[in-house]
Amino acid sequence: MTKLQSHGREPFEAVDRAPEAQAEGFATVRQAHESEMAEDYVELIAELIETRGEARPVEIAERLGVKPPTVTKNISRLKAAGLVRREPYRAIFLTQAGQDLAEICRRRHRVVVAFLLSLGIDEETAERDAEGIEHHVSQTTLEAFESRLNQK
Amino acid sequence: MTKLQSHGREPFEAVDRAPEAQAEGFATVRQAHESEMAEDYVELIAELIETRGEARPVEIAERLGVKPPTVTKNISRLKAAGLVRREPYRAIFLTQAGQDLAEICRRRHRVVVAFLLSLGIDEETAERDAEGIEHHVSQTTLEAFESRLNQK
DNA sequence: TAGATAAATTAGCCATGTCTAACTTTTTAC
DNA sequence: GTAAAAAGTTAGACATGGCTAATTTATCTA
Repeated sequence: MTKLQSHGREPFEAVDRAPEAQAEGFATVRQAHESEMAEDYVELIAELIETRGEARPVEIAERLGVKPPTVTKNISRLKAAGLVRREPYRAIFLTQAGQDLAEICRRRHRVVVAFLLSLGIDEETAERDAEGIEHHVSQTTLEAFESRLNQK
Repeated sequence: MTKLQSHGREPFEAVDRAPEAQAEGFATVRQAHESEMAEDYVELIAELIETRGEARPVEIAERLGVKPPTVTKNISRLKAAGLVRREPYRAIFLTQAGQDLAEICRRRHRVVVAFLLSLGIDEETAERDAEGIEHHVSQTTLEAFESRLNQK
């Protein structure tokens, strides 16, 4: 395994932060979690519209690995949030706000994946990790990823 | 495959994956979310024991940016999960399992922070982003981070 | 076009993790 | 040693995002 194990000395220093700064960090993570659902959905909806011509709940459910009723419920949340437009039993469309959000998410996703690939990580792992990581990457970090990619 | 932005060209390719692989990725993210609470708590408890001699709910609440009742509830969940040992109104201790988990999490956290710092990201951002990212970094990716750090 | 199949929705359940308000226990300070 | 303050808990509410079972709507096909 790695030298991250329990023997040996610590390779990296622990940073100690002010309690408020730490609390703010955790708050940021909690906020990120709240937007994850929306981001994953609009990203996927945009992808489906592009590759399939339309986005249907059954397909969304399959891609996200959830059951159709979960999709129905979440889509109505997205509708309430003004991100999608849709009539019952019909395909799902993105509003302008939804398209804008999807755009941002897809770009961010690709940058994260490309960055991980540039570290020599295999495609499957890069995709899986990116799925989780992308929601927690600040603009600053995203730019750092990009500039490393560009300078290569 | 897809060109995404209205202006300019796309710097990175979109990877298209099998629906099942994609679903598995999202499932992995959901699972990670389920362990996040536990990881954040044991990590923080270990830190407090080390720097303060003991871990008290009031301090945990302050660091996490949540209210004391939330801590009480979550601590009893951790107790049920066998990660902490504790009597009501007393300080909190980690079981061996809790210590082991804390160890893994703290090391992972430090590697992620160090990695972000190595990209030129400022400390505050590195810490904040790491808080979210660390829970979604696979062993493979963690090793890639480390090897980049070591080769520098 | 009618019946069968597939897709979508509704209703109702559950766990997680947050909160406030009220209460209990412990600690501190006089 | 007791009263006040601080810490911790309990009770009960709420939003999120999963689920199953049952129903309704749409689509396909014979």
